[in-house]
Amino acid sequence: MENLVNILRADSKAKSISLKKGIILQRAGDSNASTFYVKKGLLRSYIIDSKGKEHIFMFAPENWIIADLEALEFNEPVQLFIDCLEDSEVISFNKDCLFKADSSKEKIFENAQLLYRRIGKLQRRVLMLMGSPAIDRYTYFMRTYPKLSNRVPQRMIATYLGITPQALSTLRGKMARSR
Amino acid sequence: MENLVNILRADSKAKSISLKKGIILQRAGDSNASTFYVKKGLLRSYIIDSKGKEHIFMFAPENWIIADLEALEFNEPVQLFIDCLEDSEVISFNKDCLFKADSSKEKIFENAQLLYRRIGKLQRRVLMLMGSPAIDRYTYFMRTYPKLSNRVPQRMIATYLGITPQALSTLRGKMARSR
DNA sequence: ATTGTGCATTCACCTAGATTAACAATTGAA
DNA sequence: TTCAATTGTTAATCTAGGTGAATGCACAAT
Repeated sequence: MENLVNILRADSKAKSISLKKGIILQRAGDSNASTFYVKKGLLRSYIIDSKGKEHIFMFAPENWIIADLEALEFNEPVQLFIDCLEDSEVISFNKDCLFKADSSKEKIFENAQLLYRRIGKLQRRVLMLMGSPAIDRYTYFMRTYPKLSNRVPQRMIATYLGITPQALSTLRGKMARSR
Repeated sequence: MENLVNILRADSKAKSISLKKGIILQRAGDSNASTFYVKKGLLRSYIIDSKGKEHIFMFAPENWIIADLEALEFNEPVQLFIDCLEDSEVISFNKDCLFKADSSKEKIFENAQLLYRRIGKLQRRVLMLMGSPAIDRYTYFMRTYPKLSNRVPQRMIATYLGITPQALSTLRGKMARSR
């Protein structure tokens, strides 16, 4: 992953920024969708649906890339909000810099690997949302992202899982009682 | 997309196969996960959950690539079934051939583009599953894949959307009546 | 200390969609 | 042509999770 940082540093268009917790980097409807690489801290992306409810699409801790890929790729209006859950340091850059003409083949391959991994994770996400009850999604999340669960309030874990904070609370209650 | 076909043809490991409707190319639990490029016909990938219910992850008509990316990428056991919904002609290949050392930069970039697009589509899928009621997911599906809806039985559209065939049927009934 | 604000928990409802089952309509193989 | 199997429809329940509201807690700001 180090080499990605180097790529980003070498990119003249990439600029590092320090951000306070709570700062909103991108709002639904913005015309200029950006991509962010998180050096330190924690970002998240989310939508607000037609009923005003928040749904977290992903968390981005250190070394993750976060963006509204759909908006970038299909030139659609931005629909994802992106904000800071902790004081963070991020690099804002153009998505194409992962595959710059002057980067070596090895680096390109490594970056392609990153895309594959993300697709793999998204695949799992879709399958979980379709096929598993809330409790399974929760235990999977806790197993897969144990560090995240300490840094993120429960209500956000809930909206990441696709349920309400109340539902997660009662779920946790049941789990605790039955053990 | 033509160039992808050429890449596949040039790859010595890639082999073209003709398949009858109903053939199952890959089952959950198989050790050797493959990637398939669809030249003609229609494939799908799906899971069978703990209660024996089918959930379709994606359809792959002409020119699409279909695979259990999670299994390939993280060396996990295959969890996706892949089968033929129509008589098909497919090329089975190794995923790495999208980024072969001897392919030109332009081709690599184009292939990277394919990955971005897929991530964009998956993003939308997740957001729909989390944030939209079944009826919105259905109308979005019909708008986005109008040709597919003629080639695929309704019960499969339902399990792609994450609802039961009955639910989709009543949904369609309501929509027809209210118009 | 005191007020406020955000977070988690609990409870009493309500609703979208699942489940089960019965019944066409369509397809397809013998 | 006929019989069986696969699809789609409708309707009667059931349930996981949503909604809304009340309570208690932690902590930050004054």
